[in-house]
Amino acid sequence: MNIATNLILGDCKEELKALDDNSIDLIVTSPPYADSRSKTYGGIKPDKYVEWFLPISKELHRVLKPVGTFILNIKEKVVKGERHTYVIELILALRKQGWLWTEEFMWHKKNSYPGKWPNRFRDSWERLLQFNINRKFNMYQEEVMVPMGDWAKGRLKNLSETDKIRDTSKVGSGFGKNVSNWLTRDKAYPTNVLHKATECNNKSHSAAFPEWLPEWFIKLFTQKNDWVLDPFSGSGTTLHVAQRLRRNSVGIEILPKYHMIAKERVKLHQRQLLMAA
Amino acid sequence: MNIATNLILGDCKEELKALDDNSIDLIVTSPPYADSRSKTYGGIKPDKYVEWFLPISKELHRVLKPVGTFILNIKEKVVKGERHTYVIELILALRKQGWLWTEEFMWHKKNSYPGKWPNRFRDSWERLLQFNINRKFNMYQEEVMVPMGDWAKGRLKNLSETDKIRDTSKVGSGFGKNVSNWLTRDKAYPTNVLHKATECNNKSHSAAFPEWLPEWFIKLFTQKNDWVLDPFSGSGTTLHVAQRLRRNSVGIEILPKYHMIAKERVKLHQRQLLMAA
DNA sequence: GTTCCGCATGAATCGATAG
DNA sequence: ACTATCGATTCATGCGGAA
Repeated sequence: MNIATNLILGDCKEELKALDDNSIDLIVTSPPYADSRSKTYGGIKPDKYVEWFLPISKELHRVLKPVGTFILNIKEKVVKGERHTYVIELILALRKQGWLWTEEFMWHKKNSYPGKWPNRFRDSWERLLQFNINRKFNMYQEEVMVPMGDWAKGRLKNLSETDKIRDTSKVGSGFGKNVSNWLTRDKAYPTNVLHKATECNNKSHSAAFPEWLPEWFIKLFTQKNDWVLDPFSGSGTTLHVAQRLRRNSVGIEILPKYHMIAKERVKLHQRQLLMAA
Repeated sequence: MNIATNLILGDCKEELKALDDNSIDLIVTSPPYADSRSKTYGGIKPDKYVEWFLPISKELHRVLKPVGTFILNIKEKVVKGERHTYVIELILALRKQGWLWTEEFMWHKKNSYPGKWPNRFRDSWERLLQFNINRKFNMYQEEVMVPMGDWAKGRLKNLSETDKIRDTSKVGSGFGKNVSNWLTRDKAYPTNVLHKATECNNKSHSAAFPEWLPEWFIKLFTQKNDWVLDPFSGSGTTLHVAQRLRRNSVGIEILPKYHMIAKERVKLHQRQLLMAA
């Protein structure tokens, strides 16, 4: 089956209107943060952020299937020595709009920006907010299982015999039995913390959105031939990954420069597929 | 100088009134989460959590010095498949009450028990919210520096033996100065993510509040002989650590059972000090 | 071919300086 | 007063040239 990878040049607030209702399985995106990228996105003021985002999320709600998921990568900036509240206000506003705030994953960044300040440490994490339309949504947990390695060594080996016995009796037959099951396995389910690095390429453009990020969520929330949407696709990282994983995808980007880069990436991949065939 | 470690049995909403204005340097606490400890605090319903907390935080604001800090360890529970919003609503409400939301530290839990749910992974992090009264507050960053990893390794590796010898002779006073410089460089400032384990090693009750947690913040935000307050002191972990670090402390606990445990810990420590003297 | 080292570079933050 | 710009700052990462 052919995989579609559609790139649209324009403002997602408008371009989303062309997409069908209930047509997308996963939305994963990293919108411009407040006040950043001011030259390209017009620099949304923190106080106006929620107001700016809501019309867009309304369209996202419309195009997402009831069993679909919306992943939002975002982090509030510091304003006058305080964390600004626009992100948590956005969560409340999205719930009012009909979204369920299912989970908040955390991206623990291995390599955070350097610097030293008198009253603050380096910011080393970002939010990965999960929203859904329905309490029942598609999730394929086995697809993101991780090698047991360190985790098993660190945790389970430290379980003393008394611990095992105590916990076993506490839960009846459940827990102790499970522990022995875990010990024999070589893969474990991950947690809601993603401890990974940003990609800092020397290349032409910066990749604040590393490939592992959309990849993890695409595997977790979609199957092959499903549809993935990134309304702020930038240089097309999400689409590139979707294409590689055999998912259909739609990307919208307002800046011609990034749009062109994304198009090149898609074309390159298609040519590679032809060569291989 | 003598260190005071005062334990009060009662509801902190009432007992806090007995404390003086501007008398506390650091508040660090882990309040009962919504719906938990239902027998002791009447099981605060998630929807009533903010309403319940505000009268207490008002007193906390009164007793805290303008240069002091308030650390709140909390995490929202899942209700009907969603993360409940009482924590982020609490942040907004505390700001309205006059608190500055300076920072959100993240406790990334190294170990959490295995488990599996159909639509959610193991929850592996908690919020450590930092509130202040003033943009200028006391912070002693050097006290929580951590051993440096790759950076120090790289730098030290670059020092050849001849370099070391040359520099030493240049300074003229033996090893001293140069080595100590490198030793201080051996430590780095931490980030706003605390990647640490829960304490599951010991004792009667499961310690949801591990000792390293108050210890880290006590070192970071107070000096010796300062005053530390924990309005939900439980079995007295915060006070125990404060006592060990030579800080004065006040703890309030509503449940006689925990109050007694805390008292015993304090007494034990005092006896140990006497023996040592 | 390898491994190793140098170096540029970030969704950062503060405070000072300038309009 | 309020905003815009700029320099300095205790990092991990991947690339490219050197050995």
